Amino acid sequence: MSSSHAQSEEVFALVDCNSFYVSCERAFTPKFRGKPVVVLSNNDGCVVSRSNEAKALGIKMGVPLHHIKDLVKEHNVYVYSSNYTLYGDMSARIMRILSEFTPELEIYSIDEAFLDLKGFDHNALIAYAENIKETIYKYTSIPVSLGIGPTKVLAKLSNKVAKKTPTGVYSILHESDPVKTLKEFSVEDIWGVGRKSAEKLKAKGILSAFDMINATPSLVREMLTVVGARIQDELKGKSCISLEEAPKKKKQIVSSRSFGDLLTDIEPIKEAVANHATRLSEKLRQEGSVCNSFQVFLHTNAFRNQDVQYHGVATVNLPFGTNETNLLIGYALTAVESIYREKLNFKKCGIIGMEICPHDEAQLNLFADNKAELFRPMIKVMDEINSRFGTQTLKFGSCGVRKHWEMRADHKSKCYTTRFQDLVVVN
DNA sequence: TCTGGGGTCCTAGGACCC
DNA sequence: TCTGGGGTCCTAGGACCC
Repeated sequence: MSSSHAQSEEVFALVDCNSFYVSCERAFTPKFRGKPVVVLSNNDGCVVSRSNEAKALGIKMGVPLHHIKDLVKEHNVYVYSSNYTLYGDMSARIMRILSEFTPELEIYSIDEAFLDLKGFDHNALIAYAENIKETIYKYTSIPVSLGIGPTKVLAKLSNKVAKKTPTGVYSILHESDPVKTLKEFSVEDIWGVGRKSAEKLKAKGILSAFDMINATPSLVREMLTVVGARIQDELKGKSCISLEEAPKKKKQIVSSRSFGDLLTDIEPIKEAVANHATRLSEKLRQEGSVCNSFQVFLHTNAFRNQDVQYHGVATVNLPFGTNETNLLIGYALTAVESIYREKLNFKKCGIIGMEICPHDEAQLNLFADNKAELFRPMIKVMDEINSRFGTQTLKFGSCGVRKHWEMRADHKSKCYTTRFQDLVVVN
């Protein structure tokens, strides 16, 4: 693999969309450009994306909406619920543009991609990066920043500098004084160093990225395991985290959500579980996979000190791999009954599909009647109807109608790019 | 008063086997 | 010089990411 090459030849770029969710909303409501805008998490709980104007007002990442109610009112901050249909489609457009600049592309998250720019003319790299940035803005109205470095960790760090640079591009490879840059970053700014690891490092006097480079390797390894050792090498310019071009096969698929309000009775909880089982089965079918086991969990709100706390988990080993909605709902409802406890205030439930494998490689079970085959044609018809007339047009009765448990989304924008009836009208 | 959802990787410890 | 040792598998929990 790449180990046969000199490590110094590696060049990575990290492309990161600026305030991605906010930028997606603004792309379709230009009147909010230059204004404070925030996007909320699921359930309209807390702030997950902020425009620069919102940041300037002191609105912090992750703050609950009601904490900033006065600020929102006073400064006319525009508030959106999350619209993942819109963000997912905008993301796909950006990734498609990037893939025209280089096929060696790793889609790292909804708003980030690593590019392998090894072999590009060193002197032309910065101009190339600026061209990428301008092209994306021209076609999508989404502003991005590019950070360039000899390793992914350093490209990530460079991107943080790029975010504060007028051109939106920065390369530590082209920096005349990289030590100065490295000293400006605290250890928790490093990709892969979280709160806990930062505490341990700081206790040993390792405060900046530069300090971490110069720390004793055995000490770093002892404190942060092999993960930390790898990060230290990457900081030194030795590439050990490679580009993952093919998306990895999912090992587990989760569908979970907090309830809009606390729940105590089992009936609405069972409805929520049935909906999660439905969602899991849909995700499995999209991947062409089945799961051979799953877990159902149900827990109380850990933030409520006055409540009795409980975290129930039930694991179900299926007699055969399946992605059939009705079968998964059936097993999931039995499982939730086994972990339900009376008189508690429940906050969240969910289902985790495990032992996932492609549908055509599913293990057959000699001793169990494989009922999955029987239901396949019915499920196929349901998928077709739901795809044509909208999700949830056809669903199982156990999923309920009134949805006492459903999350809040009071400020959602339209699906401008994926629904004909939501297309923007030009006067 | 309320604080999201969906993932991966690593380690430690127990069970079990030969 | 020696108290059995070495290996796998599974699970729970921690940490981190966006």
